[in-house]
Amino acid sequence: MRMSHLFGRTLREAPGDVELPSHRLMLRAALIRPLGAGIYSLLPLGWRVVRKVEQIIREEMNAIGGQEMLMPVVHPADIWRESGRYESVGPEMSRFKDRGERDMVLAMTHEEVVTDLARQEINSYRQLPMLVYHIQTKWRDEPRSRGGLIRVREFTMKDSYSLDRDEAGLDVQYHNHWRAYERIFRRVGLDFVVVGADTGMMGGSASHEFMALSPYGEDIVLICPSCGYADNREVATFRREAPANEPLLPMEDVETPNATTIQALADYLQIPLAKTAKAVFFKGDSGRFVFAVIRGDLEVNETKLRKAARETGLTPATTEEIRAIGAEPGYGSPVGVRDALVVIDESVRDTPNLVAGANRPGWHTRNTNAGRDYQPDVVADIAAAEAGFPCPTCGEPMIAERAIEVGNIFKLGTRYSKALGADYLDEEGQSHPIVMGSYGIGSGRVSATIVEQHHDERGIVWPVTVAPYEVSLLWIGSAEDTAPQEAADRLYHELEEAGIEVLYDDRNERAGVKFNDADLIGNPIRVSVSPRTLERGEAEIKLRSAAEAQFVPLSEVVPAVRVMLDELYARLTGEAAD
RNA sequence: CGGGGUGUGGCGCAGUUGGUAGCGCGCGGCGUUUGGGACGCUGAGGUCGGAGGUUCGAGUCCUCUCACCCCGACCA
Repeated sequence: MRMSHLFGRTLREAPGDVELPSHRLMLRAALIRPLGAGIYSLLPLGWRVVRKVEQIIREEMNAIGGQEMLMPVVHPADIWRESGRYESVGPEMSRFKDRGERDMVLAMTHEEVVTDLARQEINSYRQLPMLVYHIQTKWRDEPRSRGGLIRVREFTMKDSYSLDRDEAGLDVQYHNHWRAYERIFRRVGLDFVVVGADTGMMGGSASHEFMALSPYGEDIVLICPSCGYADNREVATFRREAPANEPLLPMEDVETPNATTIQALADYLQIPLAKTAKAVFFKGDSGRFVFAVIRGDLEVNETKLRKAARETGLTPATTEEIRAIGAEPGYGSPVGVRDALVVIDESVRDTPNLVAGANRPGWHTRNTNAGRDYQPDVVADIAAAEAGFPCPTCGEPMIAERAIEVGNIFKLGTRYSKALGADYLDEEGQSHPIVMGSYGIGSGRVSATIVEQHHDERGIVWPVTVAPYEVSLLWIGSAEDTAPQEAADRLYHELEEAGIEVLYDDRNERAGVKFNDADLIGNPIRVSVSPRTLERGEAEIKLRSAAEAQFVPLSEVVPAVRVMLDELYARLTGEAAD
C-alpha cells in the first residue's frame, strides 16, 4: 500500500479530550474515527488490525470444531419475550417498531437466536455435540461509553455457542474454549489472567473472564501471587479469621453525637473499626428493602449482596425509605427494624459485642449480637476483597490489579433451551433440554487493548501478528535525486512479490515526518533507503521495538526481513517462546 | 441517571470592561530545502454547537436546548 493513496491521515495532535493511550494513538495513527458517542468507523489501517484479530480467533475456533455462521442484528421481540429478557433487560437494549408496528430489538447478544435455530435443527442426541459461532455487530446502549474502542455501544464480537446433551459435554466445550482463548490472546500478544466471574444477566452456573492487565481497566481482579488464585473482585473471596470467642455482654446505649460515620464512631469511642457494625441500605428491584450489615473494617460488595438477597439489582435507599423501616441514616441498626430483609456478613456473625447504631440520631448501641438481639434473614459472604487480604486458598496476601475484560466463557446450562423449548431425544426416546454454553470475545476491544499494552511515547508497537502491515518502507532525500525513490520502489515490489505486507511511504515528505509516522503507526519492521545508505548499496532495517538499526545490502533486504518476521512470528505463535 | 467540564476554520487553542473574529499546525499555489514533524511568499477556509432573549450592537450577558469528554451509578 502506498501511503500517498492511503485513506485516513495521521494526526500530529489528538483531540484534547481523549484520555486513554489506545484512544489517542488509534485516532492519531488513523485507525479509527468517531461518528457519535461510542460509535466508531474503522479506517483502512484499523480495519486491517481488527480483521487480523478476527482471523486468529477464527482459526482457533475452527480448531476446536467451531462452525462459522452469521445471525441477524435485528430480531423480532418475540424470541426475547420467550426467554424473558425482553422484560428483564433494561434500556441498554434498543427497541423499535417496524412499519407493521411489530416490536423489534437490536441484538445485544445472540443466545435467543441460536436457541431458536437449535430447536429447529437439533432433534437427536446423534447431532450433538455442536459448536457454532459468528463474528457480528452488537448494539448495547451503554449508559456510558468511554475510552475509544475499549467500551463502545456498537461493537463487533465473536460469540460462540455450544450445544450438548449433558453437563459433561458442556464441561468439554468449556475447557476447549478456555484453551482456545489462551492461544488466541497469546497469539495477539496480550498479557492476561483468567479469573472467576459473576454470571450477571446471562444466568448460568459458571463463568470465567479473560482479563488483560492494564492501569486503565474498568474491572479489578484479585490475584494471589503465591498460589495463582485469581477472581474478579465482584466474586473474590478471602480467608476469614476464626470466630472470636468472648462472652456476650448485655446491650447498652451510648450517646455518640455527630458520629455518623464508622470512622468517627470508632474515634469517638476509642475502639477499632473491627468492633463496629456498619449498616448499608438498599432498595432491591423487587421493591424489598435490603438491610446489609457488615463489620466496620470491611466494605460491602454489591454483587455478592445482590446474590445473597436474590435481587436482580440494588439501588441505594433514600433517607425516607430508611426511616420508613424504623432505621436512622448514620445510626442504623438491625435491632428492631421492620419490613426489611436483613443480610449480615459472616464477619458480623463471627464477631461478638459489636457497636451498632441505635436507630435514633446521636446514639449507638454497644454489644449487639446477631442471633441474640436480632435475627438475620440471610448470613452470607457479602464482603469486598481488597489488596492485602489473605488468599482464600493459601492465606498469603493477595494483590489487586486493574484489568480489561477481553473475553469470557459462560456455562449457560438449560436456561435458554428450556425457555425456548430446544430439546433433543436420547437413545431411549426421552426428551431433554439442550445444555448450552456461550463464549465471547470483542474484536475491537481486543485491538484497543493490544495498543494499551504495546505502545511507547512515539506511538504504537504492534505485535507482528496483528500489525496493519508487516513492514513500513520509506525513502528519504530530496525529490530531485531520484535514486532513493527508485531504490525504494524496487524494494516495494520485491517485498510485495515475496508476500510481505508493506506500507510504503512514497510521499515527498521530510525524513522527520516519515519516521514519526512510521513510529506512530507502529508496524514492526521499518526499512529505509537514503542517499547515505545507497552510497554503500544498502538499506537500513530497524525493528520498531528496538533502538538500533542494522544495514544490509539492497539485494539482501527481502531475505533479511523474512528472517526477522519469522522470529517475530515465532515469538508469538511458537509453543516454546520466550 | 447524578456530579464536573468543553463546544470558536480539518486539528490544537486565544479572544480584555459587550464594539463587527485571530494564532499555531494542517490544506492549495510558487520558490528554496531534504536523515527525526523545514523556511519564505501567497491563497482558500469560520451563520463562534443550536434556539430564544437583553442591547444601538452579543463569540462575550441571560434563558432554554443539543452534542461530546471526564468521574460515579450501570454493564457478558
